[in-house]
Amino acid sequence: MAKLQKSIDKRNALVKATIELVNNNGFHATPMSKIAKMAKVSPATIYLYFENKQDLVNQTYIEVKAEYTNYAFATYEENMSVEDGFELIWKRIADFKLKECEHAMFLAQCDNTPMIDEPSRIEGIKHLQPLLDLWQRGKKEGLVKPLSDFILYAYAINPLSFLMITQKRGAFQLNESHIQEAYQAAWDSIKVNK
Amino acid sequence: MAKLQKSIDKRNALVKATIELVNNNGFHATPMSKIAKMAKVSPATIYLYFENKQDLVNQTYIEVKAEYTNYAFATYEENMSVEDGFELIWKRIADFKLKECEHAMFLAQCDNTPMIDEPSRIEGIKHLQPLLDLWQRGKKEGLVKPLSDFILYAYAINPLSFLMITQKRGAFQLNESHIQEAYQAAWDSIKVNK
DNA sequence: TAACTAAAAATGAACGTTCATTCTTTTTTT
DNA sequence: AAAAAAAGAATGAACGTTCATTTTTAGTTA
Repeated sequence: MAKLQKSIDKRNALVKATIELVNNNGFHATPMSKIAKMAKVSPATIYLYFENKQDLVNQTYIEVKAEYTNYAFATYEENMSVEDGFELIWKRIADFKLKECEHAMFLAQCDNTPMIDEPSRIEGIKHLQPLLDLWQRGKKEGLVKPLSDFILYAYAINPLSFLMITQKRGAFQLNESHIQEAYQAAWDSIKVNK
Repeated sequence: MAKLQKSIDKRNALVKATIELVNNNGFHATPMSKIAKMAKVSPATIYLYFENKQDLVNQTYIEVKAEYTNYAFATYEENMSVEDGFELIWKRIADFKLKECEHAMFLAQCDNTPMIDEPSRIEGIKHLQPLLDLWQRGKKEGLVKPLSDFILYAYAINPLSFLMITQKRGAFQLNESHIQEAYQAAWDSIKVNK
């Protein structure tokens, strides 16, 4: 195993603990001491890896966001048809939100509170470009409604966050056929009606 | 002006200050002392109206949620057609989220964090029944897809929260034609394709 | 109406706790 | 043996909450 100056394992453990504790207790009830304890590290050690608590949360956000978009676009290729490309990306995102539920929950919490500072938020948005390009192509081909990317995202992608959260809270159980139904609803909402 | 034992004005000022401060700074950066200051009240006075900070936030959540659903259904009548009823409710909700943006933002934050305890969350859901009944009717009439209420809500209603938040963050400007487009996307996502 | 009074409401200051962060020392690495 | 990394204990500030006191209210008496 390669050795960096500071242990990457320790950093990862800190990020992991942050996600878990913030998910379960919220930012306001997640003291540095608990993060340190869960990561099996002294509180002082956190400050070797991160400037302060805000920096720890910002960096965690950016990393999880990057992981999310990497997963979403991992198997996508630009020469796919708009419909195939969208279905592929959509299902990868659904997959991520269900399998990496903890990480997706963390993102949802960050995206809906003033927990993250503005620069980190902007940094996190950048990585969605392939999806926006795909929609651009879809609009040109007359397959996708000529709407702003925000509206397309709101209807095609964001509903998955709501479903993930209600599922996590135990309100109902998502299964494979729900995923297919949700995909159909997503596509119906943004596709041009012939 | 009628006089209650304890001043209802003071209570309202506290609730209002809570919404404003939690919206701008998050729960974790909203100390009771600031809430008291903004409401022009002593910190000790808060505890005459609320048990503690958690109780203050819970009660605020329930009140805002009730205000939201009251507004949503205020002009709805059960003898309306499914399509008309849905459009009416949808547009009332859109209206609320844009006009009472602060209140809607507060709800979004509560709904996406562990800020609120479970009983208050359940209390908040109750009031949506008229919409669920409408969908039930729509399914019977073959107008609305036979999907779970959670999925219908995720696609028909929840996207408005995303749009509201991005608009509030200044990412883009929502206008009347966006609202119409969004309504169409909402209906397209849940209506049965003939 | 005016004075009085007991209870309720409101307050500013204080309390004990917890927090993020730093300091000093020890351990590990090279 | 020097430098880097990690640790536990310490620190000062900030927090939620309570305490002791003052102010306001509402009812009663004159």
